[in-house]
Amino acid sequence: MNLTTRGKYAVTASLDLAINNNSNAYIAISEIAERQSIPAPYLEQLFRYLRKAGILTSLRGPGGGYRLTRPTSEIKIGEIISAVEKRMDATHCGGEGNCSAGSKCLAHNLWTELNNEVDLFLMNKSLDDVIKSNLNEKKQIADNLLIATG
Amino acid sequence: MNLTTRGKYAVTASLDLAINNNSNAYIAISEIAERQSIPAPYLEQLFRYLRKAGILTSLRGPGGGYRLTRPTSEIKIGEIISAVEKRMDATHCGGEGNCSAGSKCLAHNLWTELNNEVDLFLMNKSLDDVIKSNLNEKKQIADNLLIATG
DNA sequence: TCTAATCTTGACAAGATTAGTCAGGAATAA
DNA sequence: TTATTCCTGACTAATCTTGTCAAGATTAGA
Repeated sequence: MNLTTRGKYAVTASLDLAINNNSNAYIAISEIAERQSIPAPYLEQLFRYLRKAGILTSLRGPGGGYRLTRPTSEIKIGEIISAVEKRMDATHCGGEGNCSAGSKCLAHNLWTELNNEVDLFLMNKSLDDVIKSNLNEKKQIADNLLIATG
Repeated sequence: MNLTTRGKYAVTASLDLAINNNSNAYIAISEIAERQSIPAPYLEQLFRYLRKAGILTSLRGPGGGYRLTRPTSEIKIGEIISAVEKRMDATHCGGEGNCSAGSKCLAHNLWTELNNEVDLFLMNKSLDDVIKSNLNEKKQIADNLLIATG
């Protein structure tokens, strides 16, 4: 199983795109990179994969940049991660069950279960879900401040 | 987040110990290594950590080897993994929330949630659970064969 | 048409991590 | 006393991750 900066940067950048997507405008990589403290050339590399995966679409030239292809509620975190991350697989064998001398290792089913658990979580979570849950958190903090200050 | 061969070998070897633990005897590393196709000197290295974590106990000399310190139902998979794996943490900041220019990155809460999900799964799963679920699977396959052959 | 802005692509490099090896030492059962 | 087994630290090779870089293609706008 693997979740590296690749996946993390990709998700963060997608969230940035989702939040700053006013009137469907294109947003330049440099802008996102600066806002999210991600090395721009690295992010460029990652966006290739997101484009190939049909998550982003791009426009070159002045005023160009990137844009999400679908509504934020239809783009799942799991999609984004698997677009940039080699494999998000806890088994050693890619699920083939040949992990120990040609047959299943003792822990094979365990890793498969774990895979399912993680997949389910990431595939049921959309960009929109994450944004809304962040907003809710902020709102609660604000509410608490109001209560505290009377 | 990280789950490498270290964690996988450690869990597999622990399962091997659990299964082949007849009358509380000590089992030699070489035996486990061969049975589970794990390089013996590598497994030796991993067993150091499991011993330090209080999961295994050892005896040197002829007839020596390793043994689990507790009943298999009391040893959790999560324990084993965190004993040998650096960190099983999806956030970039060790949970401190300073992942983007000193404050929480847009995805921080998401990774924290994912962490909790995985922890819950691994900490609620004992060696015994895994063994029983493997046995159940075998039993079902056998049953199906019986039905198929009449 | 020209220019500047932006994506596009492929290749490369440094660093970190993982996986695995090795040699020598210490303890213990027989 | 000896063979067996754990114990420890150091080392190496391979792989992966994290970037960097340069040159090119496309496009909006002057």
